[in-house]
Formats: sequence, C-alpha cells, structure tokens
Amino acid sequence: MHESLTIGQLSDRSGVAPSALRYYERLGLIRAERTGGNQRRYARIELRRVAFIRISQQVGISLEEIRAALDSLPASRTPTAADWARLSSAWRQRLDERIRLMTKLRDDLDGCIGCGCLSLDRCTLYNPGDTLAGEGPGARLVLPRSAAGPAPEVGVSPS
Amino acid sequence: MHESLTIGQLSDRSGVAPSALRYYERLGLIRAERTGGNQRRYARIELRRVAFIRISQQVGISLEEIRAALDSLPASRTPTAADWARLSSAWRQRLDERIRLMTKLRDDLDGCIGCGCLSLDRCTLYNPGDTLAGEGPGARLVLPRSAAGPAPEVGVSPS
DNA sequence: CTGCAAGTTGAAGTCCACTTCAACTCAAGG
DNA sequence: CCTTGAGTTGAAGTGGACTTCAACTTGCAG
Repeated sequence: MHESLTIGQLSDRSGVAPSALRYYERLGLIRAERTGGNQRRYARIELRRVAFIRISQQVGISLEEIRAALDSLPASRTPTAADWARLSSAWRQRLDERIRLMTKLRDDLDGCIGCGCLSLDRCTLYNPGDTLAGEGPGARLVLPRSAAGPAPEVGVSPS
Repeated sequence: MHESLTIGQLSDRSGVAPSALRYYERLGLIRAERTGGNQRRYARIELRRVAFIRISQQVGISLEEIRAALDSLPASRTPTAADWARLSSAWRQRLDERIRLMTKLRDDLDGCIGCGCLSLDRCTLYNPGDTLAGEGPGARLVLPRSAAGPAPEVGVSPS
C-alpha cells in the first residue's frame, strides 16, 4: 500500500487541518519528506507524532513543550514503545495535578453554592497560590494571570 | 469607612490588574460610577462580581459567557445569595463534565502507558466526539479545534 | 495531453484576554 | 499652591494556535 501520506491523507486520518500540519512542521513538531515537485510526503510514524501532539494538547501542554518532549525522542533509532511511554507518563502527572485542582475547585464551589455567599475569604474557593495556572508561559489551563503577586484578598462582605 | 472603591483599591483587593478591570467594564461585566473628575468608583458589590468572574474563568468559561450569566442577575434588586448560588451551580455541571473527561483521558493514558503503543484506535485515548472541547467558541478548555468533522481516524499501526 | 483537485509559499488575519503606551488630568497631603 | 501618585483615554501590541488568501505548481485520472 502507500508507504507515505500526502498532507491531505494525514489530515484526514488525524483530523488535523493541513494548515495546522504545516504549522506544526514550522515549529519542528513533525517532519516530512518532499517529492520531486516539492510536495510533502509523511512517513507513517508522523501519524503517531500527531496523535501524541493532540493528546498532549488535551492535557493542556503548549506546542513548545510538546516540541521539547518530542525532541527528547531518540533521533538515531525509531522510538520504541518504552520511549512513548516515558513521554506519556510525564504528562500523566500534569493531568493528575489538573484533576486534583479542578476537583478542589468543585468541592469548594459546592460549599459556596450551599451558602450562596461567594464570600471568598470565608470559603477556600478563591484561593490564590493554588490555582490551575502552571508555571511559565506554557501549559496554562485556564488562568491567564500567573499566580504571582501579593496574595489578593478577594473576600466580600457586601452591603 | 469607604462606601466605594477606586480602581486601585478594587485591583488590590481582587488581585486583578486595573487594565483588566477596565477591560471587564468595556465588555459589560462590571460597572462603575464616576466622580466629578471622571474617575471610576466601584460599589462594594462589584468585588463580588469580580470574584465570580475569576472563579468562572477557572472553570473554563469565556468572558462572553460570564457576561451572559451576570446579565441574568436581577437588575431591579441586589442579587441574593440564591441568585449567586444559581449561577454557581450552572458552572458546577461544566466542572463535573470537565473532570469526567480529564479523568477519562488519564485512565486511557494509563492504558497506553502500559502498552506504550499510542495505537490510538486500539485504545480509547484519541476519542473523537468526546473531547474536552465545549460547543461554540466559548468555554474551550484545551482543544482549539472544535470536534466537528468526519470522525478522524487516528490509529497508527506503524512500520 | 489535458483538466482539475490537491499541493506550495509567505504574508496577513483571527480570536481571546489582556497589557502597554503616550499624553493627559485628578485628588489629596504638606 | 504645588507636587506627586493615581487615574483617564484610545490605539496599538502580545502570545498562542491556527486560518485565510492570492498566486502559482503538481500529480494523476481519463
């Protein structure tokens, strides 16, 4: 059968738009051979890389970090199952942390739904210093504002 | 004491930058009175609104959706505890769904770490149609690409 | 050989949630 | 009154992850 895939085929099989695949290539996340006429031809292994990229994005990892992870794959040999497992398990910890924080947020929200107060100094909901924001520019889940600064005191005792 | 807050005071107490507060105001998420000299003065209730905004963002809600939610608060009277509880409980369901999906992703990732395969058609990891992406432009957690399209078949049986 | 879908490029545009800037004006303590 | 820190505006910039566009070129079925 086909040894290599056109960009359209890779797009169809991965669900990732051709423009995104070209973008990934520019960032160094995937690679492609070229035909005589300069068209991209993807080895089947790239399908696995694209899968890894999309899964990583679901975990909340930035493309830059994904690139770094993919770069850590051995260049000399075809990556083994163990290689991929190593990458995945690193993400697993991120995922655990995310789940932990969201669960905490949910439980706290429950408390605040109960009292309806939103008096956030009384409950632990608006808890600076333990947010979903990762460190650094990448890997942000939700909070755009990095949890830096002098511990905001949002607590309302409204009129 | 102070009946109203300057933008600096609201910023300090909420941990949200003044520029962000002005931005929120432009989007219609908060309101402010003006002094004779055109400076903003915030009623204490705005502190509660800002708290709600930040919490909602942690749940992964877009500012536009938050605006819609805040708009549903009664304009005629001061919102009660029950009003806030109603808004919060709507988010609670979002949060539950998010946690469910992330947990599923984690468990699936576990399976794939076990076999190291990343053969995503064999495991359920790369599961189109049940992703973290919400519907519509808002509320995206991680997946930028809305899960539309003809069910991408990312499964690798590499060489 | 031809026609046309699929591919190519660099540059520019989009969306979200803000931040930064320049050029002013206000408010309040001394 | 004067100074100084805090506040005002609109416009433009940022960053991440792409998409869109125009203008061409390839590859392949018929």
